[in-house]
Amino acid sequence: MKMHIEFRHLRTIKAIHEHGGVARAADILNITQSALSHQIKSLEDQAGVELFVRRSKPMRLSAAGQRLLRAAERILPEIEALQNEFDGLRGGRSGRLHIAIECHACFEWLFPVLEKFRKHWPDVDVDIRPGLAFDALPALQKEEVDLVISSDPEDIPGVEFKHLFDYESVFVAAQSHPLAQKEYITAEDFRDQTLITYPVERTRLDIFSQLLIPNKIEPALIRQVELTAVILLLVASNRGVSALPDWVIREVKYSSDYVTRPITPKGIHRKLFAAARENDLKKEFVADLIEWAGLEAKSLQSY
Amino acid sequence: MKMHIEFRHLRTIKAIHEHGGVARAADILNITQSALSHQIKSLEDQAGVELFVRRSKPMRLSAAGQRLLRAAERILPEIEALQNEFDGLRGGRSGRLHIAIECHACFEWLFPVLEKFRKHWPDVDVDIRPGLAFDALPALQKEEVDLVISSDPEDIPGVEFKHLFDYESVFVAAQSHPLAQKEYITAEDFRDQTLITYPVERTRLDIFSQLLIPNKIEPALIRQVELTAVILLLVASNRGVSALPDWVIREVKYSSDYVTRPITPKGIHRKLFAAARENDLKKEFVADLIEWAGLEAKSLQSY
DNA sequence: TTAATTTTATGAATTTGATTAATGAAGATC
DNA sequence: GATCTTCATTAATCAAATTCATAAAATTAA
Repeated sequence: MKMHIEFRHLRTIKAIHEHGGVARAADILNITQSALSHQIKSLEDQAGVELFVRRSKPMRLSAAGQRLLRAAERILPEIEALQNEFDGLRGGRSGRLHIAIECHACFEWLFPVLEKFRKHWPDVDVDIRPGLAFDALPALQKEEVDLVISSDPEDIPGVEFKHLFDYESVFVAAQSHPLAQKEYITAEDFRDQTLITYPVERTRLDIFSQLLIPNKIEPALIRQVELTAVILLLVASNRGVSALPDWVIREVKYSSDYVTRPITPKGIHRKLFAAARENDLKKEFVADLIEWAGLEAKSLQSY
Repeated sequence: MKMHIEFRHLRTIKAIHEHGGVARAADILNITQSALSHQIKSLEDQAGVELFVRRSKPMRLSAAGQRLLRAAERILPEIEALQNEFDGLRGGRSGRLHIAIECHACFEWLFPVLEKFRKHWPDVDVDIRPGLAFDALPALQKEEVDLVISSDPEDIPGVEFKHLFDYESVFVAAQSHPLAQKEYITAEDFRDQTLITYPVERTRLDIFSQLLIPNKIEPALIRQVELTAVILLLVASNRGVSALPDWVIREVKYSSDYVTRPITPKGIHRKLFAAARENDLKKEFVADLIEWAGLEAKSLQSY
């Protein structure tokens, strides 16, 4: 014979204990005294143990009953929290917003945005999942993530791409670097250079996807570095050159240590999008994040 | 509209996730696929949120569903543990054994017994509650406590007193103490002495209840000390005399630092009992503890 | 592509089991 | 001892979870 506990039982035990007696508990729970009596009896039958001491009249918890009470006091708050969370979810106050970013440099403007977001939407579970390991868009469809930052919009049913902002991929080198003399940089210029990039697949880097791969040029050496600040450090000390989005460049643009040049005469101009499920786009907090992302990036670019 | 979650729902969510799909989950849970479908629908209606993504066929958890799953994985083990504990309780393998001791010196033989007990009955929740603050026997009736160690059996319905062992309350003093010359000690002898006792009510000390109170004698000074070892230390350095049960003085009995003497020509002889509810006496672990308590004390006395 | 198979949804019938109402018994309280 | 509480019990009622039968949608195989 197996014991079949339900939340109702836990609530009953708790109420009887707190209000001292079945009758009062019944009042509180908006239920008949008889119902509680039945409930207890069935529980005791199943457990094979007396849950209450009936020697004196307002009946008290037995040892076994006290054990049950302790369990109730651990478990009940859990579902209560759960229910609150779902209430918030329905009210659009809480939710999940796991973001996959395909572009590594996006951390730069995303972090400040998330700071602001967390303050305004404390009940939303935000997280960044560096989209290195998996294909972000299928994950978006499967609801494994909720927002994808990407430069390459695709036509996927149920998924919408919102334009965030335009940017330019810019060449950076030290002031003293030979290429600093040129008005603009071409694919050929990279052939004998050390190129410093983020440690991600080539196809995710504009300099490769937009220039070097189409022109079938291979740099002399590629050095992969995680942090933007470190990339800039290496560039300044002439250990290589790099190509970075303009919102990253802002801090070095007017520094005499660096020169920045367009790549190709026209420059590499690209757009950044936020992809989300159509359903989620109705949610206020998702709209907020997208709006703030656009603003933050533009403000970084406007130096 | 309020959400009404039950354990059943949590189990369903967990099963669907683990076995990938409603159909398999239904098999596992020994329930119809239809039942699960209805269950989910009702949950989703109440929550006002889709718990699953139905774009592809073996359906997967949505963001909200994953939140529910996490809750399930925290809550379900709790009741499972609870049910196991109640199984053990019915099987007599687990239970609670909170012991109230009225006699302070009983720690001496109780600790080693509890050590042994914990090894044999790992699932029983044993505890000692120093019975200083409350009346132990009413607490026993109310199931606030499960075993009472006492020298004074009373006739209480539903409570049985099991004889543990006999002991003698013995006078202890330093070898050099004047009273060491006497064959036996009388009430009068305490009139000008410093008496060292445990820090409990007088009525709980044999020397008072059996000798000093009946003879209306007050010692010159009473000094209260918690630890038996400290009492003996003070006695040895002639800072006072004491009266202790024989199982405590075993270690000093043959030491040349101390003398031990009977109190009154016949000595103060008492019995110790374990009081428990009649119901609990049927339990094997309770019987074991009582048996071992008797053996341990007798072995301490047999030096 | 069609056909076959698997997977989920739905509506109505059924069964389960929780709740109630009415009443009785056993303490507690005055 | 009379009265007031508190809890247990029975049978009747009511709600809700499950089942059965079947349809719809998607996946896989042919």
